[in-house]
Amino acid sequence: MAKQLTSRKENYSQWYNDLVIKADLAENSAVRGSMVIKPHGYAIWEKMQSALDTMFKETGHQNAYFPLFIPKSFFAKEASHVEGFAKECAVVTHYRLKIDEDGKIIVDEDAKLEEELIVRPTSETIIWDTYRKWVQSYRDLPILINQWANVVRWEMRPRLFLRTAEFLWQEGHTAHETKNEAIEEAERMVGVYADFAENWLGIPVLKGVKSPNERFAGAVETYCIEALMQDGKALQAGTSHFLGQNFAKAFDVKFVSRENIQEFVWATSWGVSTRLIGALIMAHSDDNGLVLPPKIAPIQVVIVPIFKDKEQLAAISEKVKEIVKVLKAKNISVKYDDRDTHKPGFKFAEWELKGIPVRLAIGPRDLENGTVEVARRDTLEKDTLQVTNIGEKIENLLIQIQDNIFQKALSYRDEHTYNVDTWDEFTNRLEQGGFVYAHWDGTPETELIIKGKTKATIRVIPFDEMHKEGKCILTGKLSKQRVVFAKAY
RNA sequence: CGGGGUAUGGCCCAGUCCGGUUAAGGCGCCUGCUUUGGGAGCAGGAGACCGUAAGUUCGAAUCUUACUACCCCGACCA
Repeated sequence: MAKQLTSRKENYSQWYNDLVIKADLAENSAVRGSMVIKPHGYAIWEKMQSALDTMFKETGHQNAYFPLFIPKSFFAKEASHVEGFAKECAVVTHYRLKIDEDGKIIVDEDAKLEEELIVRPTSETIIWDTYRKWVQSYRDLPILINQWANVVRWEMRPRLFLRTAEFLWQEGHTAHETKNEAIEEAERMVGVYADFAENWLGIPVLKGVKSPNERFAGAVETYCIEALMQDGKALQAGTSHFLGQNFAKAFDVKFVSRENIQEFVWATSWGVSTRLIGALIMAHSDDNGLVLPPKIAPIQVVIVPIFKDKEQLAAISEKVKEIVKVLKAKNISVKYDDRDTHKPGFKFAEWELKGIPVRLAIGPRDLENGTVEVARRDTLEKDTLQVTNIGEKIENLLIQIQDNIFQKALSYRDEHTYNVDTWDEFTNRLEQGGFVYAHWDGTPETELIIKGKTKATIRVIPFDEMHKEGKCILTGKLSKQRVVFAKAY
């Protein structure tokens, strides 16, 4: 029982840490805040990448790659952008080491860089410096580019996947002729994220805009998707920004319009990161380990043979071969775990911990009866099925599981979403966790006071909220609509 | 950056107060036999310059000093 997890009830964050380590998703490295993503964790990221990449291509985007290093001077060009990122930038000052008299390796002071380099915390500056050269006329627009990359933000309080010094993400950067076109793009991409979160990750999300306090450094408007975790805290799962002409002006990116007038281009940027793996874990998993939605699971079905000797294993393997063939023909990813170094019980526990959606077990009894034992990870239910039409049966089961995982998360969110109108109820609800819809007078000052008193922030000003007036929960001033408050990761 | 704590095989850790020569135990690992429908049992085995450096001492995992790394709380951040 060495691999058992801390229960969620006992200590939620310990449960999360245990799960990440024991499900073999990632581990800490020699450098604080930098993680090693292990094969099982990386395989999940690859599934995310592949689904998102397809969606980006379908919406007209192309991939490209921009450099890791950014000249320090670029950062000075957009004032609020610097301000937002300055405190978490890693800086390269030298380009060489040497061995000193004592035989120690030291930085070679003579190898100082003319201009220091910033390791990108995000790529707006280098990209806009490049776009200036690419854009002459309205005929060069729009530019619709995405890049898959790593970025570095020097975090004081790292947590595996949720907040690490270096993380993997994608960042889209687009340039447009008109303001409306750029706004449409930013809205389209937050829509893509919401679609991906709900239909692939099985995580219901609120879609909307950020309050000014929570806005991206350098953006005019930040759109986001916000998810609720099982401990009642919110997690920002993706953001899309309408950048206005801020970066175009900072980097002098102009084009000649249809009316032969020099104009600044309109911009967007949008991104999701490996943080989504953290969201996936905290949205669905249980005290037995990871629970993966079939559409994002690197392995959808694992088959465990139950045998006493080599002859039995050989007979079972024959049958399994047929089943594997049928499943693969239906594009279902299968793993046959025929290791003879571990007992079935051990394998059951291990694959549960790793979140594989469906487990098939086949033993001598099944061979005789033409059956197979089917266990589903989301409900932990077991059933014995006839092998006939196993392909269709599993295919349907995977669809059911995907749906059930989403519905479960949706019910959880609905049960932890509240409308409140009094300050007492407001603080009380926030204390217990969940999304709290309340009226807000629209000022950053009020939001900051609320944050100071409750540690909660406005997570999102939802698109689909009724624009019904009310009174601010704190100041009693006029409010145009309810906004969503929560404590957040 | 402020306060507190920890550092002993791959992992979890006992031993440190009160110094004494094979550094204990569990997990994991290796070999063999028996097992295999929910984390196997027994037997044997390998694996540690006790975070680094200096000092005290006949003798240091244990005492002293400095350094380094990591963890927790705060500040900062999303």
